[in-house]
Amino acid sequence: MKWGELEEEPCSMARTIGVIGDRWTLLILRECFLRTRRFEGFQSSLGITRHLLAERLKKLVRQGVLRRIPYQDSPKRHEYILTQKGLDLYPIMMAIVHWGDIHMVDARGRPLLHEHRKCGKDFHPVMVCSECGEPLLAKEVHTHPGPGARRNSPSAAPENPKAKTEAKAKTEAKAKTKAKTKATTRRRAA
Amino acid sequence: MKWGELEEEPCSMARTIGVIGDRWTLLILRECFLRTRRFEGFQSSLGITRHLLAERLKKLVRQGVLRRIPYQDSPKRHEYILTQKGLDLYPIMMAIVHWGDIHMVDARGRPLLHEHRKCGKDFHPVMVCSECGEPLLAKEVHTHPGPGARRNSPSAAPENPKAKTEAKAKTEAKAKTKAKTKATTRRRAA
DNA sequence: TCGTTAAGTTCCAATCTAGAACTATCGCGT
DNA sequence: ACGCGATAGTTCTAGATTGGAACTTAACGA
Repeated sequence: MKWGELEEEPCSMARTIGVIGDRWTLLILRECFLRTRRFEGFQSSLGITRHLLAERLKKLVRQGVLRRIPYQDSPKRHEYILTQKGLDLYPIMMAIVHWGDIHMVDARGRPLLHEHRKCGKDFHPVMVCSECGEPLLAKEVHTHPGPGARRNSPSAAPENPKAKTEAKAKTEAKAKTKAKTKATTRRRAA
Repeated sequence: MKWGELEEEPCSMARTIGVIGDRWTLLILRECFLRTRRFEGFQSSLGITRHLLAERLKKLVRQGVLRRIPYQDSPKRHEYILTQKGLDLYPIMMAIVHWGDIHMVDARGRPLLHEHRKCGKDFHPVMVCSECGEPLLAKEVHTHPGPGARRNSPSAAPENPKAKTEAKAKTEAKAKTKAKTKATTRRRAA
């Protein structure tokens, strides 16, 4: 699966991963939330190669997560700031930081604390249900298909995100060994 | 920065990214939360190459996110299940899915809905402050160094988990050599 | 004129990934 | 007994991605 395909998948998680699912992008976004805005700022604080940084920034701009705005004209210079779409990534960042705070700290404790301006206290993020306000537990959540779910036509299901290996079955001569009546799980959509 | 170094960083986010910060790992974890447990299950639903799948599973087991448990003895077979450490990744997964639901859906709507067993309703996850219960906004949060903040720097840079290029030292000696021939192609652009 | 800052580009070598084949074991059908 | 299929990997090669460092462009200040 290539990066491009990821965004076409009928899965919000896959699509999001297509946007932020690589280590440098995530780190760049961390810097954005720590108020870094300029190319050199990202480069020196992350130690990313200039080449990749330019690439990733371009991609984030293309995807509407960052906006590139000029801050001087003389030699055209720009800075990168989070759009609303980018700011909305905040819960993801906090969830990641929190997991690290719980499971990856050494004996000395957390590297960074977070203070909530509203209540003035150091906090940790808690994910709750929008309907009842209770903290979410994986086992208390049941998933079911929504309106955007994949409807695989009963007769024609050639482009399935799964079964990649079969789709490429054009190497007929060599693949024939396996190409027997491969009684795969052929199920029809209800 | 290599993958290994990431986990040494004095930043919970970098450390977490060292564990789950690549596209396949995230996708594998999605499958785990959707109750996939076996090698073939992951392979066929994700279309990941067997080679990478084996590698990633091994890494997740090493890091304590998954546990490898035998489910039959004849030809030794194992399945991979989430440990508590792995289950704790749930908020990250939900945050990622939610962002996708908001920003990456097509006209048909969300591919997957989530029902909270406790209250019986379809919900979306909300991240709140553990202290006051209010939803978290990026601008209402202030970060400050905690006990595990960067060790070596005596001058203790305030709020700065960065500055990791220290060893690189800007290519000091060579940086000056290049200044030689640059004035040759000098012309003004209207 | 030199040196510096800022934001990229370009180039080559080192890694990593995709895709397909191969290995190993056991249980089954004939 | 023999071959087949299912499961879980491992190996191999070619192509894609990354890392590292130099080079470019443009303007400013000493």
